[in-house]
Amino acid sequence: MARTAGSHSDITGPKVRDEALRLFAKSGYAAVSMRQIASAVGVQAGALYNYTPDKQSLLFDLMQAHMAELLDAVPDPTGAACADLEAFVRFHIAFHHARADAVFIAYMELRNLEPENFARIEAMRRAYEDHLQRILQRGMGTGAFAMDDAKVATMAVIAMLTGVNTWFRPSGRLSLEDVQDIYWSMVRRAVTAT
Amino acid sequence: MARTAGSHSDITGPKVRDEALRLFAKSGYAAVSMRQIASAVGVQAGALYNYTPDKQSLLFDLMQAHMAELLDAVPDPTGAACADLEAFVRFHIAFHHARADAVFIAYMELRNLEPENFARIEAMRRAYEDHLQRILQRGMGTGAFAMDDAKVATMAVIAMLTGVNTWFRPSGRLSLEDVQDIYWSMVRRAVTAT
DNA sequence: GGTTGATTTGAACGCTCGTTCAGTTCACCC
DNA sequence: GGGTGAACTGAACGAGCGTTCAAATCAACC
Repeated sequence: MARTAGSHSDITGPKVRDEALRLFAKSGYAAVSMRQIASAVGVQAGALYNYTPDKQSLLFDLMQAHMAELLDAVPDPTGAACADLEAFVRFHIAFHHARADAVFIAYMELRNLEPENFARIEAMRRAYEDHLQRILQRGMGTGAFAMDDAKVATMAVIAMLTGVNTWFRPSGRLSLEDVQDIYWSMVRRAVTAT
Repeated sequence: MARTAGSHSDITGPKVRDEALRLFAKSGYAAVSMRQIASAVGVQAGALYNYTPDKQSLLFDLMQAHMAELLDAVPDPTGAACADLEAFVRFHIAFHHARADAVFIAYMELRNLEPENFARIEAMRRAYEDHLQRILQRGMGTGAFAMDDAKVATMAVIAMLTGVNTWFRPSGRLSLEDVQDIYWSMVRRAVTAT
């Protein structure tokens, strides 16, 4: 029988994923026990197995959901390379800040995935990188951008933008919008013909 | 009595650290057991405790040694901001490539350190960041560089450069020197007045 | 309010963990 | 070649691990 409105799992299911995400991000997948997750949710460890077949699937589901949301949310290119790049930079910073825990997990716990799960997540990451790479290549075609190597520039820009998560805190000196402005300024100069 | 030339530990001591570094980088600190390390070294687990008081100290010693070598190896600034920045970029890429395992551990396993050990490693990382920040600030003073924010630019450049480790393989299309050239070109444009 | 089926408990399974230590082995010195 | 102390083994400790499952509990329906 399908779940009934008002049944336990309507609340417990998402809570399991939320608490697992939080704990995995804080302490690492290998260091978090099913009993810890259960305790955070407010159930016994056995109850978790109504929501995931095992611990590994719980990790993979979190990573896959995150990557799917990322690919879904990235703005579609308009064709104007410079505007598209700016939109990408601002989107990447904002999205990754809003999902800091999931971002952290999605490239910190890759090595804890079984090979086929690893390959699935890596393919999604590559799809995201390709998105930026196409923007850069289009800009090179029109002369708006000038780079030695579009693929390297793609990796450089993504690493630079993702790095914001390691230091930025909304309570600090700069707002998220300040940070978006500053990074866009640097990215623009790094890829623009001089 | 001090160690005698030719005694067991002359070879086993470094081997413990080497294998621990390799295994921690591959699978993560929490996922590697003392028995796995011992097996890689070729001894029983109990023998490891001749070389480290416990597993946590083994991790901390590896991280601290890496950070100390990094701070020791970073080139001294000459005062010419642009040349100093280029030297820093090339050094960072080469050093981090040569010690990929240690680099990976030193900022992936921070959360597995006890608070006071964490603070010691963080302080060393901050000292390294300050090194770059001083170069950028000096360049801003002379007008060689133009940035919105020297601290943000510092974090952006370091993240961008460290990201090389996630994709670069010497067997690939580009040599390490190619990569140094490309990244220096992007960094220079990102921080230079237009 | 009794039935039904989803949900959860609580105990248990076999296993591995970090660490300890008495006893053994080893390389060296006199 | 016997003595010495460092190095190592092998077994053991208590604890916690992921996972399972019969029994208990719960919410919804007739």
